[in-house]
Amino acid sequence: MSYYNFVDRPSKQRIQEMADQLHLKVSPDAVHLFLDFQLAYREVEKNYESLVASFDLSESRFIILMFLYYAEDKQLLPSEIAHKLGVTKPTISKLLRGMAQQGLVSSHQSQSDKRVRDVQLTTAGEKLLRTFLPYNYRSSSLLFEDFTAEEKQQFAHLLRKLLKSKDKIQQLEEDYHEHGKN
Amino acid sequence: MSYYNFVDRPSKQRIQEMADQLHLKVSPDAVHLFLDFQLAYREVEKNYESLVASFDLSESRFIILMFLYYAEDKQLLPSEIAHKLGVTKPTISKLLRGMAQQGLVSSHQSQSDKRVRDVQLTTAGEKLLRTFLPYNYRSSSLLFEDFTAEEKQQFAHLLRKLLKSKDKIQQLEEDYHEHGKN
DNA sequence: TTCATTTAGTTAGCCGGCTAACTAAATGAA
DNA sequence: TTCATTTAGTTAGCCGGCTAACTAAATGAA
Repeated sequence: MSYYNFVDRPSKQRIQEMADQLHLKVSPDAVHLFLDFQLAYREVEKNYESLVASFDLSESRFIILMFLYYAEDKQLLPSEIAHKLGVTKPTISKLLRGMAQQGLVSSHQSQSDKRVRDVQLTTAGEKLLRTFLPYNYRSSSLLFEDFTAEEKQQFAHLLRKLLKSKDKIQQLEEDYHEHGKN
Repeated sequence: MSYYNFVDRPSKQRIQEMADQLHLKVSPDAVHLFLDFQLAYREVEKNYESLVASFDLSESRFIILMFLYYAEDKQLLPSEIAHKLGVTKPTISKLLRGMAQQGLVSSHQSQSDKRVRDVQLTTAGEKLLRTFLPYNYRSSSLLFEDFTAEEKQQFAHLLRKLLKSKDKIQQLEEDYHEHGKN
Protein backbone atom coordinates (compact mmCIF):
# COMPACT_ATOMS: atom_id res chain seq x y z
CA MET A 1 0.00 0.00 0.00
CA SER A 2 1.16 3.48 -0.86
CA TYR A 3 0.65 5.91 1.98
CA TYR A 4 -0.23 9.50 1.30
CA ASN A 5 0.71 11.97 3.99
CA PHE A 6 -2.25 13.39 5.86
CA VAL A 7 -5.07 12.02 3.70
CA ASP A 8 -7.93 13.72 5.54
CA ARG A 9 -7.14 17.39 5.16
CA PRO A 10 -9.60 19.93 6.53
CA SER A 11 -11.45 22.06 4.02
CA LYS A 12 -11.33 25.84 4.28
CA GLN A 13 -14.92 25.70 5.53
CA ARG A 14 -14.03 23.41 8.37
CA ILE A 15 -11.03 25.56 9.29
CA GLN A 16 -13.30 28.62 9.26
CA GLU A 17 -16.00 26.92 11.34
CA MET A 18 -13.53 25.97 14.01
CA ALA A 19 -12.08 29.47 14.07
CA ASP A 20 -15.56 30.94 14.51
CA GLN A 21 -16.33 28.50 17.28
CA LEU A 22 -13.20 29.62 19.11
CA HIS A 23 -14.01 33.29 18.41
CA LEU A 24 -10.76 33.73 16.52
CA LYS A 25 -10.58 36.51 14.02
CA VAL A 26 -8.31 34.76 11.54
CA SER A 27 -8.50 33.94 7.89
CA PRO A 28 -8.51 30.24 7.07
CA ASP A 29 -6.26 30.89 4.07
CA ALA A 30 -3.05 30.91 6.06
CA VAL A 31 -3.83 27.64 7.83
CA HIS A 32 -4.74 26.03 4.54
CA LEU A 33 -1.59 27.31 2.85
CA PHE A 34 0.60 25.99 5.65
CA LEU A 35 -0.98 22.57 5.17
CA ASP A 36 -0.30 22.82 1.43
CA PHE A 37 3.31 23.65 2.16
CA GLN A 38 3.73 20.72 4.53
CA LEU A 39 2.05 18.30 2.15
CA ALA A 40 4.14 19.40 -0.84
CA TYR A 41 7.37 19.01 1.09
CA ARG A 42 6.49 15.65 2.58
CA GLU A 43 5.33 14.08 -0.65
CA VAL A 44 8.34 15.32 -2.60
CA GLU A 45 10.73 14.37 0.18
CA LYS A 46 9.21 10.89 0.43
CA ASN A 47 9.98 10.22 -3.22
CA TYR A 48 13.40 11.82 -2.99
CA GLU A 49 14.36 9.75 0.07
CA SER A 50 13.11 6.67 -1.74
CA LEU A 51 15.38 7.47 -4.70
CA VAL A 52 18.34 8.00 -2.38
CA ALA A 53 17.55 4.74 -0.61
CA SER A 54 17.93 2.89 -3.93
CA PHE A 55 21.63 3.67 -3.60
CA ASP A 56 21.78 2.41 0.00
CA LEU A 57 22.01 5.99 1.18
CA SER A 58 19.91 8.42 3.14
CA GLU A 59 19.89 12.14 2.41
CA SER A 60 22.11 12.77 5.44
CA ARG A 61 24.60 10.10 4.40
CA PHE A 62 24.74 11.55 0.91
CA ILE A 63 25.40 15.05 2.22
CA ILE A 64 28.15 13.72 4.49
CA LEU A 65 29.80 12.11 1.46
CA MET A 66 29.64 15.51 -0.27
CA PHE A 67 31.24 17.29 2.69
CA LEU A 68 34.07 14.76 2.78
CA TYR A 69 34.55 14.91 -0.97
CA TYR A 70 35.14 18.66 -0.80
CA ALA A 71 37.22 18.58 2.39
CA GLU A 72 40.99 18.89 2.48
CA ASP A 73 42.46 15.37 2.15
CA LYS A 74 38.81 14.19 1.90
CA GLN A 75 38.86 14.07 5.67
CA LEU A 76 36.92 15.78 8.50
CA LEU A 77 36.26 15.44 12.22
CA PRO A 78 32.88 14.15 13.43
CA SER A 79 32.27 17.47 15.20
CA GLU A 80 32.95 19.38 11.96
CA ILE A 81 30.55 17.17 10.02
CA ALA A 82 27.92 17.55 12.73
CA HIS A 83 28.20 21.32 12.52
CA LYS A 84 28.03 21.44 8.74
CA LEU A 85 25.07 19.09 8.64
CA GLY A 86 23.34 20.88 11.51
CA VAL A 87 22.83 17.85 13.75
CA THR A 88 23.91 16.91 17.27
CA LYS A 89 26.95 14.86 18.20
CA PRO A 90 24.98 11.72 19.09
CA THR A 91 23.28 11.84 15.70
CA ILE A 92 26.56 12.14 13.80
CA SER A 93 28.05 9.41 15.95
CA LYS A 94 25.34 6.97 14.87
CA LEU A 95 25.42 8.03 11.22
CA LEU A 96 29.19 7.65 10.95
CA ARG A 97 29.17 4.26 12.62
CA GLY A 98 26.64 3.09 10.04
CA MET A 99 28.62 4.57 7.15
CA ALA A 100 31.80 2.93 8.42
CA GLN A 101 29.99 -0.42 8.49
CA GLN A 102 28.90 0.21 4.91
CA GLY A 103 32.54 0.92 4.04
CA LEU A 104 31.80 4.46 2.85
CA VAL A 105 34.12 6.08 5.41
CA SER A 106 36.96 4.96 7.63
CA SER A 107 38.09 6.61 10.84
CA HIS A 108 41.32 6.67 12.81
CA GLN A 109 42.37 8.26 16.07
CA SER A 110 44.24 11.47 15.47
CA GLN A 111 47.88 11.63 16.60
CA SER A 112 47.80 15.28 17.59
CA ASP A 113 44.60 15.15 19.65
CA LYS A 114 43.65 11.78 21.05
CA ARG A 115 40.04 12.77 21.76
CA VAL A 116 39.46 13.11 18.07
CA ARG A 117 38.85 10.72 15.18
CA ASP A 118 39.69 11.64 11.59
CA VAL A 119 36.91 10.51 9.30
CA GLN A 120 38.12 9.70 5.79
CA LEU A 121 36.14 9.17 2.59
CA THR A 122 36.95 5.70 1.22
CA THR A 123 37.28 4.90 -2.47
CA ALA A 124 34.03 2.94 -2.18
CA GLY A 125 32.40 6.03 -0.67
CA GLU A 126 33.67 8.23 -3.48
CA LYS A 127 32.58 5.73 -6.09
CA LEU A 128 29.04 5.56 -4.68
CA LEU A 129 28.89 9.35 -4.53
CA ARG A 130 29.85 9.62 -8.20
CA THR A 131 27.26 7.01 -9.11
CA PHE A 132 24.48 8.76 -7.26
CA LEU A 133 25.27 12.39 -8.07
CA PRO A 134 23.84 12.42 -11.62
CA TYR A 135 20.54 11.13 -10.22
CA ASN A 136 20.57 13.82 -7.59
CA TYR A 137 20.98 16.52 -10.21
CA ARG A 138 18.33 14.97 -12.40
CA SER A 139 15.80 14.74 -9.58
CA SER A 140 16.01 18.46 -8.87
CA SER A 141 15.92 19.32 -12.56
CA LEU A 142 12.83 17.17 -13.11
CA LEU A 143 11.12 18.64 -10.09
CA PHE A 144 11.33 22.18 -11.47
CA GLU A 145 11.19 21.24 -15.15
CA ASP A 146 7.78 22.84 -15.64
CA PHE A 147 8.67 26.05 -13.80
CA THR A 148 9.43 29.09 -15.91
CA ALA A 149 12.49 31.15 -14.99
CA GLU A 150 10.13 33.68 -13.45
CA GLU A 151 8.31 31.07 -11.41
CA LYS A 152 11.58 29.74 -10.04
CA GLN A 153 12.53 33.25 -9.03
CA GLN A 154 9.14 33.82 -7.40
CA PHE A 155 9.38 30.55 -5.54
CA ALA A 156 12.84 31.40 -4.20
CA HIS A 157 11.54 34.80 -3.13
CA LEU A 158 8.53 33.37 -1.32
CA LEU A 159 10.64 30.75 0.43
CA ARG A 160 13.02 33.45 1.66
CA LYS A 161 10.05 35.37 2.99
CA LEU A 162 8.73 32.31 4.77
CA LEU A 163 12.11 31.57 6.27
CA LYS A 164 12.26 35.08 7.68
CA SER A 165 8.87 34.62 9.35
CA LYS A 166 9.84 31.50 11.25
CA ASP A 167 11.04 33.59 14.20
CA LYS A 168 7.47 34.76 14.72
CA ILE A 169 6.50 31.23 15.67
CA GLN A 170 9.33 31.17 18.18
CA GLN A 171 8.08 34.50 19.52
CA LEU A 172 4.59 33.06 19.84
CA GLU A 173 5.99 30.18 21.85
CA GLU A 174 7.86 32.54 24.16
CA ASP A 175 4.70 34.57 24.68
CA TYR A 176 2.90 31.41 25.67
CA HIS A 177 5.59 30.42 28.15
CA GLU A 178 5.48 33.89 29.73
CA HIS A 179 1.79 34.74 29.74
CA GLY A 180 -0.35 32.04 28.18
CA LYS A 181 0.20 29.45 30.85
CA ASN A 182 -1.40 31.54 33.63
CA MET B 1 23.24 25.54 21.21
CA SER B 2 20.76 26.26 18.46
CA TYR B 3 21.21 24.00 15.47
CA TYR B 4 20.55 25.25 11.99
CA ASN B 5 19.66 22.62 9.45
CA PHE B 6 22.34 22.00 6.87
CA VAL B 7 24.70 24.89 7.73
CA ASP B 8 27.20 24.31 4.93
CA ARG B 9 25.11 24.70 1.81
CA PRO B 10 26.84 24.54 -1.56
CA SER B 11 27.00 27.71 -3.61
CA LYS B 12 25.66 27.75 -7.15
CA GLN B 13 29.26 27.84 -8.35
CA ARG B 14 30.12 24.66 -6.49
CA ILE B 15 27.00 22.96 -7.80
CA GLN B 16 27.92 24.04 -11.32
CA GLU B 17 31.53 22.89 -10.97
CA MET B 18 30.47 19.44 -9.88
CA ALA B 19 27.97 19.19 -12.72
CA ASP B 20 30.70 20.14 -15.23
CA GLN B 21 33.04 17.59 -13.71
CA LEU B 22 30.41 14.90 -14.21
CA HIS B 23 29.65 16.17 -17.74
CA LEU B 24 26.04 16.84 -16.80
CA LYS B 25 24.16 19.36 -18.85
CA VAL B 26 22.04 20.73 -16.03
CA SER B 27 21.41 24.14 -14.59
CA PRO B 28 22.48 24.59 -10.98
CA ASP B 29 19.35 26.65 -10.32
CA ALA B 30 17.06 23.70 -9.78
CA VAL B 31 19.42 22.03 -7.32
CA HIS B 32 19.80 25.26 -5.42
CA LEU B 33 16.05 25.87 -5.35
CA PHE B 34 15.40 22.38 -4.03
CA LEU B 35 17.84 23.06 -1.21
CA ASP B 36 16.05 26.35 -0.49
CA PHE B 37 12.76 24.50 -0.34
CA GLN B 38 14.09 21.89 2.05
CA LEU B 39 15.72 24.46 4.28
CA ALA B 40 12.60 26.64 4.48
CA TYR B 41 10.42 23.69 5.41
CA ARG B 42 12.81 22.30 7.98
CA GLU B 43 13.43 25.58 9.75
CA VAL B 44 9.74 26.47 9.87
CA GLU B 45 8.77 22.97 10.91
CA LYS B 46 11.39 22.93 13.66
CA ASN B 47 9.86 26.03 15.24
CA TYR B 48 6.32 24.77 14.72
CA GLU B 49 7.10 21.40 16.33
CA SER B 50 8.73 23.25 19.20
CA LEU B 51 5.56 25.29 19.72
CA VAL B 52 3.43 22.15 19.64
CA ALA B 53 5.79 20.46 22.10
CA SER B 54 5.09 23.28 24.60
CA PHE B 55 1.63 21.76 24.91
CA ASP B 56 3.01 18.23 25.41
CA LEU B 57 1.90 17.37 21.89
CA SER B 58 3.52 16.50 18.61
CA GLU B 59 2.04 17.52 15.28
CA SER B 60 0.75 13.98 14.73
CA ARG B 61 -0.86 13.84 18.17
CA PHE B 62 -2.52 17.19 17.55
CA ILE B 63 -3.94 16.04 14.21
CA ILE B 64 -5.25 12.85 15.81
CA LEU B 65 -7.07 14.97 18.41
CA MET B 66 -8.61 16.95 15.55
CA PHE B 67 -9.77 13.79 13.76
CA LEU B 68 -11.39 12.50 16.93
CA TYR B 69 -12.99 15.86 17.68
CA TYR B 70 -14.75 15.82 14.32
CA ALA B 71 -15.63 12.13 14.37
CA GLU B 72 -19.07 10.75 15.18
CA ASP B 73 -19.27 10.23 18.96
CA LYS B 74 -15.69 11.62 19.04
CA GLN B 75 -14.56 8.07 18.41
CA LEU B 76 -12.60 6.26 15.69
CA LEU B 77 -10.78 2.99 15.05
CA PRO B 78 -6.97 2.92 15.03
CA SER B 79 -7.05 1.78 11.41
CA GLU B 80 -9.28 4.73 10.46
CA ILE B 81 -6.95 7.17 12.20
CA ALA B 82 -3.93 5.59 10.52
CA HIS B 83 -5.55 6.02 7.12
CA LYS B 84 -6.56 9.63 7.73
CA LEU B 85 -3.13 10.52 9.05
CA GLY B 86 -1.35 8.61 6.31
CA VAL B 87 0.82 6.42 8.53
CA THR B 88 1.20 2.68 9.03
CA LYS B 89 -0.52 0.57 11.66
CA PRO B 90 2.57 0.13 13.84
CA THR B 91 3.04 3.91 13.90
CA ILE B 92 -0.54 4.57 14.97
CA SER B 93 -0.29 1.80 17.53
CA LYS B 94 2.65 3.54 19.22
CA LEU B 95 1.11 7.01 18.99
CA LEU B 96 -2.20 5.91 20.50
CA ARG B 97 -0.49 4.05 23.33
CA GLY B 98 1.40 7.24 24.20
CA MET B 99 -1.72 9.38 23.98
CA ALA B 100 -3.62 6.95 26.20
CA GLN B 101 -0.83 7.20 28.77
CA GLN B 102 -1.15 10.98 28.57
CA GLY B 103 -4.88 10.60 29.18
CA LEU B 104 -5.80 12.28 25.89
CA VAL B 105 -7.66 9.25 24.55
CA SER B 106 -9.13 6.08 25.97
CA SER B 107 -9.77 2.85 24.13
CA HIS B 108 -12.06 -0.12 24.64
CA GLN B 109 -12.61 -3.36 22.80
CA SER B 110 -15.58 -3.16 20.49
CA GLN B 111 -18.53 -5.46 21.19
CA SER B 112 -19.44 -6.04 17.57
CA ASP B 113 -15.92 -6.85 16.34
CA LYS B 114 -13.52 -8.14 18.92
CA ARG B 115 -10.43 -7.48 16.77
CA VAL B 116 -11.11 -3.80 17.02
CA ARG B 117 -10.57 -1.10 19.63
CA ASP B 118 -12.72 2.04 19.76
CA VAL B 119 -10.54 5.05 20.46
CA GLN B 120 -12.35 7.83 22.27
CA LEU B 121 -11.37 11.46 22.80
CA THR B 122 -11.31 12.14 26.56
CA THR B 123 -12.41 15.41 28.15
CA ALA B 124 -8.75 16.07 28.96
CA GLY B 125 -7.91 15.53 25.30
CA GLU B 126 -10.61 17.90 24.17
CA LYS B 127 -9.56 20.48 26.71
CA LEU B 128 -5.95 20.37 25.55
CA LEU B 129 -7.07 20.63 21.94
CA ARG B 130 -9.10 23.76 22.70
CA THR B 131 -6.16 25.27 24.54
CA PHE B 132 -3.74 24.66 21.72
CA LEU B 133 -5.93 25.47 18.73
CA PRO B 134 -5.71 29.26 18.98
CA TYR B 135 -1.92 28.99 18.93
CA ASN B 136 -2.10 26.76 15.91
CA TYR B 137 -4.19 29.32 14.02
CA ARG B 138 -1.93 32.13 15.11
CA SER B 139 1.24 30.37 14.03
CA SER B 140 -0.02 29.97 10.46
CA SER B 141 -1.33 33.51 10.38
CA LEU B 142 1.99 34.90 11.57
CA LEU B 143 3.91 32.81 9.08
CA PHE B 144 2.09 34.33 6.12
CA GLU B 145 1.47 37.73 7.68
CA ASP B 146 3.80 39.52 5.26
CA PHE B 147 2.43 37.77 2.19
CA THR B 148 0.07 39.76 -0.02
CA ALA B 149 -3.08 37.99 -1.22
CA GLU B 150 -1.40 37.62 -4.58
CA GLU B 151 1.73 36.11 -3.10
CA LYS B 152 -0.31 33.58 -1.16
CA GLN B 153 -2.08 32.62 -4.36
CA GLN B 154 1.23 32.33 -6.20
CA PHE B 155 2.69 30.21 -3.45
CA ALA B 156 -0.29 27.84 -3.50
CA HIS B 157 0.01 27.60 -7.26
CA LEU B 158 3.72 26.82 -7.18
CA LEU B 159 3.27 24.22 -4.46
CA ARG B 160 0.59 22.49 -6.53
CA LYS B 161 2.95 22.45 -9.47
CA LEU B 162 5.72 20.97 -7.35
CA LEU B 163 3.41 18.31 -5.96
CA LYS B 164 2.48 17.26 -9.47
CA SER B 165 6.15 16.84 -10.37
CA LYS B 166 6.93 14.45 -7.55
CA ASP B 167 6.01 11.47 -9.73
CA LYS B 168 8.94 12.31 -11.99
CA ILE B 169 11.31 11.45 -9.17
CA GLN B 170 9.56 8.13 -8.76
CA GLN B 171 9.90 7.59 -12.51
CA LEU B 172 13.61 8.39 -12.28
CA GLU B 173 13.95 5.76 -9.56
CA GLU B 174 12.14 3.17 -11.68
CA ASP B 175 14.41 3.96 -14.63
CA TYR B 176 17.40 3.38 -12.39
CA HIS B 177 16.09 0.03 -11.18
CA GLU B 178 15.47 -1.08 -14.76
CA HIS B 179 18.46 0.29 -16.66
CA GLY B 180 20.82 2.22 -14.47
CA LYS B 181 22.05 -0.70 -12.45
CA ASN B 182 23.54 -2.51 -15.47
C1' DT C 1 -20.09 -25.98 7.94
C1' DT C 2 -15.40 -25.68 7.30
C1' DC C 3 -11.19 -23.75 6.29
C1' DA C 4 -8.35 -20.55 3.46
C1' DT C 5 -8.16 -15.74 3.11
C1' DT C 6 -8.59 -11.19 4.70
C1' DT C 7 -8.55 -7.68 8.17
C1' DA C 8 -7.15 -5.40 12.74
C1' DG C 9 -3.84 -4.71 15.75
C1' DT C 10 0.73 -5.64 18.23
C1' DT C 11 5.66 -6.62 18.75
C1' DA C 12 10.50 -6.55 17.43
C1' DG C 13 13.83 -4.09 15.45
C1' DC C 14 15.58 -0.72 12.21
C1' DC C 15 16.50 4.59 10.87
C1' DG C 16 17.45 9.45 11.82
C1' DG C 17 16.45 12.84 14.90
C1' DC C 18 16.77 14.45 20.00
C1' DT C 19 18.44 15.21 25.42
C1' DA C 20 20.88 13.74 29.47
C1' DA C 21 24.71 11.75 31.34
C1' DC C 22 28.89 9.97 30.90
C1' DT C 23 34.48 9.28 29.84
C1' DA C 24 38.69 10.92 28.15
C1' DA C 25 41.69 14.39 26.78
C1' DA C 26 43.16 19.18 26.19
C1' DT C 27 43.46 23.77 27.97
C1' DG C 28 44.34 27.65 30.72
C1' DA C 29 44.30 30.42 35.10
C1' DA C 30 46.16 30.59 39.65
C1' DT D 1 52.46 22.73 37.95
C1' DT D 2 47.99 21.71 39.20
C1' DC D 3 43.29 21.34 38.85
C1' DA D 4 38.79 23.32 37.28
C1' DT D 5 36.85 24.01 32.90
C1' DT D 6 36.11 23.08 28.19
C1' DT D 7 35.90 20.14 24.24
C1' DA D 8 35.23 15.60 21.62
C1' DG D 9 32.91 11.71 21.34
C1' DT D 10 29.89 7.74 23.06
C1' DT D 11 26.01 5.44 25.34
C1' DA D 12 21.29 5.01 26.96
C1' DG D 13 16.89 5.93 26.05
C1' DC D 14 13.21 8.70 24.06
C1' DC D 15 10.16 10.10 19.63
C1' DG D 16 7.92 9.33 15.17
C1' DG D 17 8.54 7.09 11.12
C1' DC D 18 9.23 2.37 8.68
C1' DT D 19 9.07 -3.21 7.36
C1' DA D 20 8.57 -7.98 8.66
C1' DA D 21 6.40 -11.22 11.26
C1' DC D 22 3.16 -12.39 14.27
C1' DT D 23 -1.89 -13.40 16.76
C1' DA D 24 -6.70 -13.14 16.83
C1' DA D 25 -10.98 -12.56 14.75
C1' DA D 26 -14.11 -12.08 10.81
C1' DT D 27 -15.45 -13.45 6.28
C1' DG D 28 -16.74 -15.96 2.34
C1' DA D 29 -16.38 -19.77 -1.11
C1' DA D 30 -16.74 -24.66 -1.64
